[in-house]
Amino acid sequence: MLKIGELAKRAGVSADALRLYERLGLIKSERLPNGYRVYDPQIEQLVKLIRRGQRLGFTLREMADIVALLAEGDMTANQTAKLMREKISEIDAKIAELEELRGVLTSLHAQPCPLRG
Amino acid sequence: MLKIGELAKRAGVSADALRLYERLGLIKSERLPNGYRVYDPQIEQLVKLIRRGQRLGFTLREMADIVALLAEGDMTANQTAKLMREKISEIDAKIAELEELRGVLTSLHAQPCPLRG
DNA sequence: ATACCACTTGGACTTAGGTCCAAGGTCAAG
DNA sequence: CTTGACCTTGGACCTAAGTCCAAGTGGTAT
Repeated sequence: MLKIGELAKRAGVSADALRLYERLGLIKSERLPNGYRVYDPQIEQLVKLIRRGQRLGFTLREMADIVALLAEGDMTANQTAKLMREKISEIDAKIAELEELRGVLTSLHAQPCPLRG
Repeated sequence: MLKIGELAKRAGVSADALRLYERLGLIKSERLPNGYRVYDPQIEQLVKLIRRGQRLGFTLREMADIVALLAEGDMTANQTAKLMREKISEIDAKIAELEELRGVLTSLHAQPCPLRG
């Protein structure tokens, strides 16, 4: 069990950010008798996942959905599986768009420019 | 040459957003004698490119770099080619991260959860 | 006891990327 | 010559995702 400063350091985010993620329901903490937050070391991976999602254009609210899916035990339950498939589709769409964007750039590498001006 | 409302409609953004993009140097306009902005119809594609980039987690400042690359005539010039390669690397990194994220989700589809709790 | 560092809360402030609004100019139609 | 749609600028406001700060508590080292 880590205190907030230690988790912040390991996960590469600020303690303030961790408290914010908690208020938004993305992560949970327990409390020591003195009120200090403590975290399961696994939470580090969860926080890194949240950051990864953010860098890819997902909002914290969207990542909250994904985190909820991961916390759900019963992945085969209808509701859960449906949301899961939706999120995977969103990811696939983003991959496709990135590949398109990549294509736009590479096709111009060493070629005259159509958007000049 | 389109006026701002027409471009906004075609590109699927607000006129306010177009004025903002202009202030940030992402797009340019000419002016009619009465002061109205007018745009080359090609700008529609540029605006759509900007939006695509944003959805994928690039900031407007980052998209400004990419837009500048596209406006550069000489893609083979050393500086330009270097920045271009950098941007393509960034895109590749994002694609890789998305695929990882996708893997995390799919591997849990119909499996017990390691981040339960 | 004193210093010092990590932690708590609440609230103010910041940046990005907008939206909304007021006050006014332009122009075509009736 | 007024009405209506569209344009201009400037400034206020908004949400997301934080950061920063003040005032106070906890725990440890000297």
